[in-house]
Amino acid sequence: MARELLEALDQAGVRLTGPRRELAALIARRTGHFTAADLLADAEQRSLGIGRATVFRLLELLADQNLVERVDLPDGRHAYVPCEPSHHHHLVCVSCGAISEVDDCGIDAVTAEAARRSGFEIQSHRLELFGRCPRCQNVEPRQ
Amino acid sequence: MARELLEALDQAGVRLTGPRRELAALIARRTGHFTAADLLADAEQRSLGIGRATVFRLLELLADQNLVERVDLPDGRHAYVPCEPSHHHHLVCVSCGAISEVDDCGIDAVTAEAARRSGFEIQSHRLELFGRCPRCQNVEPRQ
DNA sequence: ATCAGTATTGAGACTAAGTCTCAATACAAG
DNA sequence: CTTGTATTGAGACTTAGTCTCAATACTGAT
Ligand SMILES: [Zn+2]
Ligand SMILES: [Zn+2]
Ligand SMILES: [Zn+2]
Ligand SMILES: [Zn+2]
Repeated sequence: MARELLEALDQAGVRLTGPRRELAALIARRTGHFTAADLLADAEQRSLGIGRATVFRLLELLADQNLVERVDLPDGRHAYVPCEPSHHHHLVCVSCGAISEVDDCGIDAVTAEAARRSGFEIQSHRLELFGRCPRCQNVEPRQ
Repeated sequence: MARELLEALDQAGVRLTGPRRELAALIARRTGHFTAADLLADAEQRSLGIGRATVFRLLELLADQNLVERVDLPDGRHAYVPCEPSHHHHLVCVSCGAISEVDDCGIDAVTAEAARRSGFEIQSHRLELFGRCPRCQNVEPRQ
């Protein structure tokens, strides 16, 4: 999966540098969502000597490329999720952070209807669903 | 509108203090979304002597009461929107910040379907639509 | 109106998040 | 290899947001 990130970056015409390869590997071995601070901590724990700015810069690059998506957690934190470029919605487990992609089933109709009623010209939207994944439901059923 | 905020706070059993009345009035005269920093700037501009912590504390109170809703802007900033307690989705104009409420037309069906397919137990969701309001479209048609 | 008890307040220290600058480095193409 | 340029890390800096605590101001009871 790190491979895919790097290939996509290559396509985009950016240099495949050491820090970028290392960060791509760290992202690949993450499960679920992660924050910039998480990634930075990963890098520091391995003494990779990667600067804070580099982490933020790479995340911005990946987000521009739709290789990760920004997710705003219910508590207000900014997180990232590795993402198929064609999908834009996620189900986020609030217990373990697991992610499930959501198909566009019906969303576009909703936005179109909202545009019609309001007169707005809709440029983008953000849909995030929060809950508990099947595994976490089993661990602690009900609440 | 400030009146409504204060009444609702009263109902919730919190004290109706001077700073809270003043902030409610400032919120009432805002149009569209605003950030904590915006509100703080309003207060400072009028030399009300209201501390930063008080602003954040009131916004948290209002959000708990569903009197304002947190909105995460596309650029990552956290903003607030005065809000009918029963509605949870907003159309946000990226030019002027104007807000339009979105009915639940079809959203609930989408989330139910996503829950069924994924096995997640959905607790909450967040839908934000971004675009340009009719007025801003007229000012600068096309982009 | 007064009072007492407690929620709330502002100041300011503090932490975390994110940006910016700049000289040094490392990539990639020739 | 060499060369030109994108990228880098350090660290200063800016916001955003939280926390503590002594002082203050509500509120409900008297
Ligand atoms: Zn989408
Ligand atoms: Zn889970
Ligand atoms: Zn809703
Ligand atoms: Zn507008």
